[in-house]
Amino acid sequence: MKKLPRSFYARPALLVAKDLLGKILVRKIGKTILSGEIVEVEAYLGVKDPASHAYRGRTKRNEVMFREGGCLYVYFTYGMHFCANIVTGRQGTGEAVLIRALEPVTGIEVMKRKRGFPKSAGATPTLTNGPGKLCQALGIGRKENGIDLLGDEIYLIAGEPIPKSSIGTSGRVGISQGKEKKWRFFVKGNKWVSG
DNA sequence: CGACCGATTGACT
DNA sequence: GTCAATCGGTCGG
Repeated sequence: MKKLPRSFYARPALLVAKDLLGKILVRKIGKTILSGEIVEVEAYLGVKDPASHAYRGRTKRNEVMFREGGCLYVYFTYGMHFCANIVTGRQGTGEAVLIRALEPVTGIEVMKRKRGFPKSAGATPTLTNGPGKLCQALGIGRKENGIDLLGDEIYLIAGEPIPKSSIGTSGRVGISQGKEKKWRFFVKGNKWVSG
């Protein structure tokens, strides 16, 4: 399977967000390959969006968001969780798409171990149905901030296309400003989507 | 420098 | 349903 090209990411965040549904996120750790289908995302429109980390301009923390589309922005929040974003658009726009949920495809046993689940546990949605959970399951943390998605550590490949009629829309989760914007997108009926 | 709070989660009433 | 955990960024003094 071929990696998605730079041109896929170098578009407005709202377009990229919808197109990310159904794509496969691949995470390589040595010889171990973990992967999952993206089933839920949220768009953050950079300096124009009060809910975005980029709203107050470029800082040391959000520097990655202002790069060219196609890299990974990982941030630490609530003193214990990481969240992974895919940077989109052209350099300097500060746009990104938050990955909120994955349906595991390969490496489920390793994901369970990283999440601290017993080996006997089934493939329960709580494994990856939230932005902090999927980062823990895929071993994404500070070191992964700024990784280029055209490299070999973390990248995306095409999956089953999601028909437009199966894409649901809603307000974004967990924010206080910009609630009214319907910039969360998810695969309707998929059990791995967060509650 | 100190207070406040967050793109969350999991444990508990 | 409620709430604590836990820490770095941001803002006011």
